[in-house]
Amino acid sequence: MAVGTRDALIHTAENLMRTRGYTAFSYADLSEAVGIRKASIHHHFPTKEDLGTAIVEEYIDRVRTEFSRIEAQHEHVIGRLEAFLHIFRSSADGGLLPLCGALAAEMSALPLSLQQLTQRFFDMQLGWLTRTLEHGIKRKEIPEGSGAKHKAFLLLSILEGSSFINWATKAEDPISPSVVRLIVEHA
Amino acid sequence: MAVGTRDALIHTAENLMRTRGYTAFSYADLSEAVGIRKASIHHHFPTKEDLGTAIVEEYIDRVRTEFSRIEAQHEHVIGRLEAFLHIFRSSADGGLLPLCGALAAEMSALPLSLQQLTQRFFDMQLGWLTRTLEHGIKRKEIPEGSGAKHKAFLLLSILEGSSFINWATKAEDPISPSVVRLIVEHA
DNA sequence: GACTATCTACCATGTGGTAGGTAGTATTTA
DNA sequence: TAAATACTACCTACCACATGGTAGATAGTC
Repeated sequence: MAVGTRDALIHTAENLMRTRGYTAFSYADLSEAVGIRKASIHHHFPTKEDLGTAIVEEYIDRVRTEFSRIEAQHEHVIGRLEAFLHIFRSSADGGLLPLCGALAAEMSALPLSLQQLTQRFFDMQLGWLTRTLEHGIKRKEIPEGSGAKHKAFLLLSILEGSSFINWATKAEDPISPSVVRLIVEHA
Repeated sequence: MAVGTRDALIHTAENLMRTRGYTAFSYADLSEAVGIRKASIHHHFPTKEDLGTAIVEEYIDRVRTEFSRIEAQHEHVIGRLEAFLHIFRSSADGGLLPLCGALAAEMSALPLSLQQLTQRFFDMQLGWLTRTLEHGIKRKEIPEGSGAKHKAFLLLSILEGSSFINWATKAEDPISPSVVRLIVEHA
């Protein structure tokens, strides 16, 4: 199946990236995991960089879609942020690191295009969080406090950081909605 | 210089690990950076795993020493935690990731001994934070709130997460003491 | 004479990537 | 409609190079 193989490659490679990292997974690993020969992977993704960028681009698209969905389904800031928390958490559920976090860790060993995508990904998430918080501040749903941008930074920090700690210590200590509320209302 | 070389190797390799990751730096890179032949590195650290564990062990020692110093110099919880914040921040100042975070990212591609050290490192930091907070709760310096363990988890999450975000977005948005106080007093 | 720190010269293996072939499926053309 | 053509997805068999690691020599130091 044509499209199926490509999807399987992206999906499997994404998992590898989010457990081992970009450098530490090879076409050989991927070949074995998907059940296709190494050379056939090159047919779909001529270089590893192509594969890497495809993974991140697809992921960014997915997140963008989620953002739209959240905005459509939730009117209030807190609801939107809790929905974001939810998708962030469930994405890490299968014992996976956040994709952008995993990439960030080996940033300066990545090809330029992937470095740029990683940065773009972070900027996009921070941007959405900031805009969402600003919206809430303007509507007086939440206090301004230290500002939308700073709150966004804190929220994403907690989510990324907790993922890493849980992953490394094999704990399951998800961030709760009350933490989100603490930051949003008191930071 | 005998001891100097070993130290230079550990120091340079630590920097490489905290920018590229363990897998993505090679003995060749290290050789070039230190100005010594590849084979000579093997004289000091027979295997890469030896080098990796030496780096982490030395780092853990350093942190342990810092913890003692903090306890000696600061009587109150808030002071101790702010001192911790300070060393964490200054360690990330030169555009470096937290060592344990960088390792965590490629955890399942690491040799077992390094996986265990990484986990031990996190446990140690969480342990110290938890004990410090418990101490403060017993002395009524801070409220119990969601508990010492949970506060410790949040604090370390914020520190780790913010390091990654700053590193990836090339921003300089350090966590302020007021954030520590927010968590400690209101979480 | 043993030990330490370094070197040159290797080696086996794994890496991303290429060349070229085969079978099946569309697409064009006589 | 039938034959020729092109395209897709996969394959086997390579290649150059980088990887971590070893053998063995040399020179200086305890």
